[in-house]
Amino acid sequence: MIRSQLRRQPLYTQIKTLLSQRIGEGAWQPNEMLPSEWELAEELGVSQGTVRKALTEMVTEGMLYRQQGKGTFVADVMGDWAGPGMVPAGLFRSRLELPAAELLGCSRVNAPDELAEALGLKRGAALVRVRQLWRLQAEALAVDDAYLPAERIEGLDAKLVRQSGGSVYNALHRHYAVRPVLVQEQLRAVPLPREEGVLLGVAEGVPVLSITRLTASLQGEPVEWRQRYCLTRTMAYVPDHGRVA
Amino acid sequence: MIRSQLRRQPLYTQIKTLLSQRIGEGAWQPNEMLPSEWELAEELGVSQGTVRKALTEMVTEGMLYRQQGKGTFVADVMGDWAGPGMVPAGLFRSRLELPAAELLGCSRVNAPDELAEALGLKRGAALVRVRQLWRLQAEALAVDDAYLPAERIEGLDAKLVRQSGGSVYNALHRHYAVRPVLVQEQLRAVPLPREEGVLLGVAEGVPVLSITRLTASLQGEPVEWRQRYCLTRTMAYVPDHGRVA
DNA sequence: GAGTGGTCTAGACCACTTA
DNA sequence: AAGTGGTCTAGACCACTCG
Repeated sequence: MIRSQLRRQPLYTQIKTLLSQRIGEGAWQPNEMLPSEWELAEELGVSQGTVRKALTEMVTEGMLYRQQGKGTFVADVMGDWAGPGMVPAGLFRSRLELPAAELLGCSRVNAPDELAEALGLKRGAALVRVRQLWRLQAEALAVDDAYLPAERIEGLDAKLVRQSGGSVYNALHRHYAVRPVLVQEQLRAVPLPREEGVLLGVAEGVPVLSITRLTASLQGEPVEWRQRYCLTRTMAYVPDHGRVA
Repeated sequence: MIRSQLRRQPLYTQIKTLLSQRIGEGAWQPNEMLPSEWELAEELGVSQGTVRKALTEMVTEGMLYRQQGKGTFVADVMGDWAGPGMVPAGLFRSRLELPAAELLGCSRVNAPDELAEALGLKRGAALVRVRQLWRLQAEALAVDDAYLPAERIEGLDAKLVRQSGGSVYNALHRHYAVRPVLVQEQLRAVPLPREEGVLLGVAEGVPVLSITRLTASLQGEPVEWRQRYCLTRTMAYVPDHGRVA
């Protein structure tokens, strides 16, 4: 398959695609070691340098990681928080902290128009809603609502998410062979809605960070729309700015 | 200089450092073409492949850009907006829009403690404050206050910023040989302060996105602390999430 | 056609990990 | 010592741009 006569794509791109597919199919689990660069080169009939270029790009994309002297490994699925984390407001050189998730529950809802549109579904399609509460050192920090097309993830419920360590993305990977990738995140400042105020133990209407996220499969098919309300009274959200010093 | 006997750094890393320095010194202006990979290889006494690896990394870091068949060029200095842009709230596949800056004025202030700390200055050090208003299709969207150490940028004033197209970063580059790089951006949701409310023509207290940014020189020396208040009633802020689909 | 970046190969040697 | 990733070289050929 590699080495097609009329190749439009460079070899290393084809290799990336092939390996991504295999990983998506579960050929190697997260943190499992890939064959060595030389083995892959031989199997695919290309030089080691070409395999290396493909792997290097997949490493920078976060799909793989390398350990010198040991091997190349499949990276963990993206965490549900999906960002680098939070930092004490105003302190630029301090350590990033990742909040911990608590599963509040799962329910079935019908897709509002805006959501159906974003997920590429029919109006009113059935969705599963997963609600999570995020805490930073016991203090409530944020609430998430993740919406997933029910058709695509038949059987996803609270029990299944709990089995996956409370992570929706982990459940998607382990039970539905979907490795979610981030399509886009949108940030706004909005007044905290009543319902989320109750969950966070904070007065309705205070300014909160609204983070809306669309997630897709490796094949580009939308798999999740997520809405987060994040308190930023003492901690600030740090976006993952490509390269930072 | 390259090819030091006791080299701790790989050659391509040394080449990156060397070229960054030269660019910082203004050896090539933005959008000016570098010598070809072969010329650089000969000058530095390394192979073309090694030069290529150095250039490739500098391209992914945004310092250079390439055009096939033409050459490798120095990238423009980062724009004052510094992010990818804004997008209509809820629409994930729409075009990113960049607001335009309007210079409101320059003034001298003494550094509050928090700011002196972040910039690595003494308490109460003299700062230049540059205030900008951002518009998207004539509508006011955000206000910025950029604070720079007065000592390091003697003579920076409104006239000089205007000469640089209203861009602080452009002025830093053209008049003080500083190519600013982003250290970190912190996001919060806060009530719009009175003063900024007047500038934006919006009621005090509405939730706005607070974006605080620290910028440094290529050598890692802090050069700017910036505070932005951004309205997100209809448009959402899109962070530059490393790799996105 | 000359010059540039883009891909690919084959081979060498180094640095690190593990047994 | 064997196996892995990490660096570097020399050379080939392709794809694109421009005069």
